[in-house]
Amino acid sequence: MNSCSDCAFYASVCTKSSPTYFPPKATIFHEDSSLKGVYCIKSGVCKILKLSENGDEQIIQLLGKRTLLGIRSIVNDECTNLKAQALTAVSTQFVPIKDIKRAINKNPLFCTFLLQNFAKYIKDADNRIVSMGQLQVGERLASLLLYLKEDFGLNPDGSLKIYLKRAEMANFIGTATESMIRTLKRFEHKGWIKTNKKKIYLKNEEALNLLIKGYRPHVKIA
Amino acid sequence: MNSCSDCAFYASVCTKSSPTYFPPKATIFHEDSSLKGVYCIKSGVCKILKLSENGDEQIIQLLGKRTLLGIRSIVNDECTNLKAQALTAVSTQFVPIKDIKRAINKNPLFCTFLLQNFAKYIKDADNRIVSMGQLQVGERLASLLLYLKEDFGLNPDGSLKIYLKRAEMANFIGTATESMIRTLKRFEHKGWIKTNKKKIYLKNEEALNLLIKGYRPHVKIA
DNA sequence: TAGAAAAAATGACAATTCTCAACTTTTATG
DNA sequence: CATAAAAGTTGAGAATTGTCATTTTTTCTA
Repeated sequence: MNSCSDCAFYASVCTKSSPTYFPPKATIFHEDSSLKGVYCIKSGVCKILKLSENGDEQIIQLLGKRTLLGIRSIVNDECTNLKAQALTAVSTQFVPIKDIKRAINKNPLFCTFLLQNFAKYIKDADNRIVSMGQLQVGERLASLLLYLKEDFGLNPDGSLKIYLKRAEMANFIGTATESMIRTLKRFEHKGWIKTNKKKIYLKNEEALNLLIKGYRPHVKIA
Repeated sequence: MNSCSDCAFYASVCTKSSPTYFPPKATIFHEDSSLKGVYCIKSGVCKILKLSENGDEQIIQLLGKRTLLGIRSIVNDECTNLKAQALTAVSTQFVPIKDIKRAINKNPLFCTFLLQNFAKYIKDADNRIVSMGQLQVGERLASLLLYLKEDFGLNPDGSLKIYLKRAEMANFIGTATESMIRTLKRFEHKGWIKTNKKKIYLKNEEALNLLIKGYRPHVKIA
């Protein structure tokens, strides 16, 4: 959940932890799990999601390396409220609760570090709420594409490094898979992106940004 | 942003702070403000929101007493990313940055307290994202109504204690005011709520809960 | 308490998004 | 490589939600 950078955390906690590996699609933890510790992601990407009654998922976040998975529930002495699942192969260090708690109580640097990461997460989540509440599907998709580039980078050929299924992109922006696909096609017809099999290339980021900034045909320009 | 309960915070920080009062509709801080401290709410309720380009607002949260306003931006040494505005008369204690920072660095109890409150906020925000992504207007409105009762209580006559304009309710659940009103009327026709001027009475919470739980006509029941 | 301003409500229509069913392409596996 | 399974795509029609104009009700203020 929180990027750990090169802080006291690595020195004081992570090195004592034990490596744990998850293959693609593996569940790291379910909703309502009572965790025995947190997982610090060393490499790979996973998705954090919630399943609704009818079985489809809302993806809350995509998390990559130097992230602490499960820290929220540990801090609050609660069960997890979300499911964590590997998108790629994910290697982690497992840090038992007692080590985390000791670090929180004894290591002010770690505490500050955690606070800052929680605060960053909160900012992102707030923006996400705004996006879901105010933007239409196209605008949310544009946001997602730019976010994927920003946070996970590009392959040497210029395509997005992280691969999400169409259904997963739809689950992230909160729409039906078909609507997502049609919107993606619309972007492609406008020349803003290019797709090829599993690859997506951003060809006109400026246009994507303009879309998000809230231009709506019905808004009168003074 | 974070409820302070009766923790070390009150003893060590709040008593040294200075009282500040905001009348209804007053802006406590704008987006992109560089705060000189945080406001601890003693009484009253305010809304946290973001304005979009075309001027309409997305309400992120409603915050009541024992909440620290602005703590996220202070922790991250950033400007605020949201606007805070009084809904009712709001009285606060203003705590300067240096006192907050000292408390974070010197007072492990305060630090833990803040962590727990951030963690709680994150859980709420994550749920909000799910709600915005997966639920329809009616379901989101039902959520809001139950949340208003849960968090802000009822008047002696049984009506919701907190009053939001129709437009504010719409801005909270991320829909047009007219859609919100029509949905509210639908609830009233079904007998789930009763409205009278500014008052709203919940008459059938079970029905509202059932709606949220995801029952959709098109979902086949096995 | 009258009049103005603000908020709430309504109708008609348009735009967006969802659903379902079918079909095509891609990927995985023996 | 052949086949099955999974993922992606498309079309048509329905449902939901948004927009705009107008009217009604409530609140505020002189």
